[in-house]
Amino acid sequence: MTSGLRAGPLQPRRTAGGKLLAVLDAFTRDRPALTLSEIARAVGVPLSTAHRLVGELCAWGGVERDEDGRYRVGLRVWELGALAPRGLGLREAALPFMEDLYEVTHENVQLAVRDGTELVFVERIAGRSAVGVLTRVGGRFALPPTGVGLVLLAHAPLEVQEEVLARPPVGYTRHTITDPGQLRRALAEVRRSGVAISDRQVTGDAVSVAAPVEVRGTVVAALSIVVRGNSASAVRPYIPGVRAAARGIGRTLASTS
Amino acid sequence: MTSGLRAGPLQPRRTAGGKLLAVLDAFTRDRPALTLSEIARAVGVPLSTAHRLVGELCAWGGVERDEDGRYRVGLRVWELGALAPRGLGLREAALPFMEDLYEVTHENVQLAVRDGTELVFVERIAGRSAVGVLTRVGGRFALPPTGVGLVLLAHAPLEVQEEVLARPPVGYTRHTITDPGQLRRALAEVRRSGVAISDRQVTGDAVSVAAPVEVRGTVVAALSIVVRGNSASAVRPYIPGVRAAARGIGRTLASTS
DNA sequence: ATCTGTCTTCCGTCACGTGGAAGGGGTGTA
DNA sequence: TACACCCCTTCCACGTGACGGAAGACAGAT
Repeated sequence: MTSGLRAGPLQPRRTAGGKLLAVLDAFTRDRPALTLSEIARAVGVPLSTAHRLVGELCAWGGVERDEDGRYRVGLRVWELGALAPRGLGLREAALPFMEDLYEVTHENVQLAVRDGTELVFVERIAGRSAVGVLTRVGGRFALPPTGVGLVLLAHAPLEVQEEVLARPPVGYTRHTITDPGQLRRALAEVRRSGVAISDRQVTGDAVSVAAPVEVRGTVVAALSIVVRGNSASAVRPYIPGVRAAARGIGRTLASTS
Repeated sequence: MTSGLRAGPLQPRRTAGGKLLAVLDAFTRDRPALTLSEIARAVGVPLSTAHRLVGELCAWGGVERDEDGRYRVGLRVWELGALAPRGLGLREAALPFMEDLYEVTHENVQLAVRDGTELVFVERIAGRSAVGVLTRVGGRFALPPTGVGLVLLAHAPLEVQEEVLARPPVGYTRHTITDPGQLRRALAEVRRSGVAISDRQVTGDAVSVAAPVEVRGTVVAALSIVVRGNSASAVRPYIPGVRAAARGIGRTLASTS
């Protein structure tokens, strides 16, 4: 109601609703295999209920039983996930460009999208000599400290930006920007220059540069290179390359959707 | 009850149960974007019901709305799918080996798992000069005619084999094996030799060779190379390579699980 | 033998999902 | 302007099917 009419309703219902979905939520990167009791505890329902819920998901293919009798996310979910335009579709469009970039730089190349006030890594090519990375494909992370996150946040709807700015960012290192005003200026600079540089904001020895992937004027993802270093100059040579690759991905997406 | 006691119950419930899952099932590779009315029609519920169901999934992240107002599979599903051991986990373990294989051969390299009486392609590296392939990552296909399918079927539980053999296989080309007896012999040969060769059984100009990926004695996936050709001899030089790569994947999986 | 942890099945109750009906927009045809 | 036909959205009384307590089976540990 605020301004645009493009966003239809159909988001209000914030109740979890189906407990089936809550069961799926019980599986996380840290706990990808659960027993029935663990699921029941995580979801907060009696065992008998969990038993039926898991039974349904099992029959559907959403969860599977491994050889130890524990439950894991099933192939059906992966298969459905492959239909997500921001998942596999994006990955397939981006991979060739990411490989080219890796070929030239032999550094970590990352692709991420925004989900709410967080980011999700969709693909990564990790150089063995490159700096160690914290997250994995499919993993989530905070927006502000990362290069990809700065790009995604800078081009996010204002309400999302305000929501992130309202909460004080976590300080991972002494270089992490935690002051809202400073972060606001950094975002403006990202919009102006078209790239974001994160200088040791996540780990003390890594710098990254990120560029937006645009489709018809909308930023749908961000591409970055992460290198070992202790100043923004470490990534400066890579700026044109990252920018060009991000543009290439955007063009590919625009032509295939 | 037939023989083993390892497989617990918890599969009987064959009713779809939650309609939420039916909504997700409405999305397919052919129709990855649907309007609310299309979903309602596909699921077989009135619009108002579909509206609520989609609303729940939307709030959860299972479906998203694209700029045209149509619904698509959401990032949350992709993210969950990344936890599926037979999805992304398998892919990550296999990709280096597949890349090596591609480096040497520059032919199509495919990785697939069995789901019931079908196979699902988990990853593919497609050579541009290579033969055109029908399916995509995340796609399903019948077991019998493909190389990967023969491997997966040959090592599947007997009941699955019988189920497949009971139905007459579709004849894609005049080389497709459709006689149950002949297929039975082919499967025995696959078990004996450790590889499967599919000679023009899917398309008239392609031959493939596949090898099983084993983890602790269980076949969890199959790896294959598809080349243009008109006889089994076209793939014979690749047999050792495919076999070695498949073994390597299995070893990697065994050490990381 | 007992206890503590798994998982499985059954069944009576009542919350909650269901879907009919009504309303609001947009676009195309007369 | 009026009508027709799509889309989508909201509301609410009804009755079905999900819920979870209780009881039992099984395995391993003390």
